Amino acid sequence: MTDKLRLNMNEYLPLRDVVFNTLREAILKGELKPGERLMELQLAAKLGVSRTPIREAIRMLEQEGLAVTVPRKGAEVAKMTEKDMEDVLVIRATLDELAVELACDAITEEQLAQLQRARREFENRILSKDLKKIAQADVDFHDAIYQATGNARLMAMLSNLREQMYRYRVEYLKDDSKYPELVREHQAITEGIRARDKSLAAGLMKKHVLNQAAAVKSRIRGQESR
Amino acid sequence: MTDKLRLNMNEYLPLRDVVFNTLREAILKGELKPGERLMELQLAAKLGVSRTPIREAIRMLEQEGLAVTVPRKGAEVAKMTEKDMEDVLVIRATLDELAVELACDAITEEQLAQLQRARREFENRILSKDLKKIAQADVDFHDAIYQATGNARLMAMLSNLREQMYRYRVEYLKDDSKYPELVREHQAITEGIRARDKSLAAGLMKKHVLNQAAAVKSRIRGQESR
DNA sequence: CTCCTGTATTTTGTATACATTATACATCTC
DNA sequence: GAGATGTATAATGTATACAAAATACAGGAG
Repeated sequence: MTDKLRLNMNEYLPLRDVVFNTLREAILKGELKPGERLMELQLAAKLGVSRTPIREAIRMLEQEGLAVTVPRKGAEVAKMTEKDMEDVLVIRATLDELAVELACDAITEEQLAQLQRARREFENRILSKDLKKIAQADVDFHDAIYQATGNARLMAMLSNLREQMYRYRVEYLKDDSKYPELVREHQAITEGIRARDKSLAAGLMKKHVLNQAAAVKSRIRGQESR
Repeated sequence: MTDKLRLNMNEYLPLRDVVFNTLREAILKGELKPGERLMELQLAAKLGVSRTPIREAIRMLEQEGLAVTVPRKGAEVAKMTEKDMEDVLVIRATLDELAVELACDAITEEQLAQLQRARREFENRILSKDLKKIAQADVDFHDAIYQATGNARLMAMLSNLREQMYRYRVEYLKDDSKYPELVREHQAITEGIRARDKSLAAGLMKKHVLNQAAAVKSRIRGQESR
């Protein structure tokens, strides 16, 4: 019998996970807007499943910080105040800094190559004017760094923090006057990691994250006044 | 009509939350051991509820990192490897450091008084030899600092990180030869915050957290070899 | 018109039923 | 006896049913 005949169990996902991913995507893409109610029956009907997996998905979104539920009233897409975003940004800046430091110590040649690829890809995508693609390339760049830390928990936490900002961040990327600066920052950070200069690279990353603060927060103000 | 006649809605909690808290406590206290299976029917019978709230509670525990589920096999209490703990400790050290820095900037006189109270309470509890109480006093001390940051997200994240270590940390506190050092560290940190000396206080806190590393990790080794 | 109240409707909370998959174990074959 | 196979049992996955609360709104009192 041939050895390489294995059932790909990755294909099976419980409905709750499918629902979770679907709702998560919808929230991040902005299809489900902050404050919008997540009604079980309606979602169940729309997605063609029963309420059970919907409810479980909502519990998961809740713990991820993407939904908020009030007992007996139901869940809604989490809103972020400017203060929330500020709090998240401070944490993210600190953890991103940590990630860079760890990456300086632990990055392998292969991972460094991956990081360079991601950086170049970002530079290319910028020309495309396709926001989603640009955002994804940016995500990939940062992920390459997270990956290099070798710290799975840190990766998970940073992904989650990024997720919470994503909705507002995409808007921020609409302003293409920032692109040259972003590219420069990515280059500097990459170079710092390559040289394994912790304090330089970490400082650059912190600045890179905090640079977004003003722009992203102003996005929130826009939402609040709606 | 009298103004102060309001129904205390805090009394109502959906069963899922009651179940969640119950299981969470049981895991942290060590009544449910790492690797132990969380079977829905069994838990439902034991707690006298149906499977639905149990399932939702499990989804929440999962996102908190206290449980792991394999599709179609079920959930079990999350195990921690030594590497996991190391990863968590690095993150916690960094965020605790951040918390102290923020606290130095933002702490009020009242909060400072609370911190001092918590510190003294810890010193008293140590004499009691009651591990749970000592651990709680330690939690309160750190919470006083988190509170002073004014950053709700950071508070939540640090609580979660602490939660994940708690099971092993309690064991660590059994070794009372460490108490004098703990007391000294708490005093130094408190004093640093009072003087609003960021770099001093933050450095002390980082050291305070990392000091536990070796002891807590050895606890894990003990568990793994079981 | 305004406020209150009662009722219908919607929505969540919880339990249960049914379907499917995993597991344990006895049985059979060689 | 070792390994394969079938079957019973138990667990999870999903849907549905029923209860209880929140909400919207119509109708009536003042």
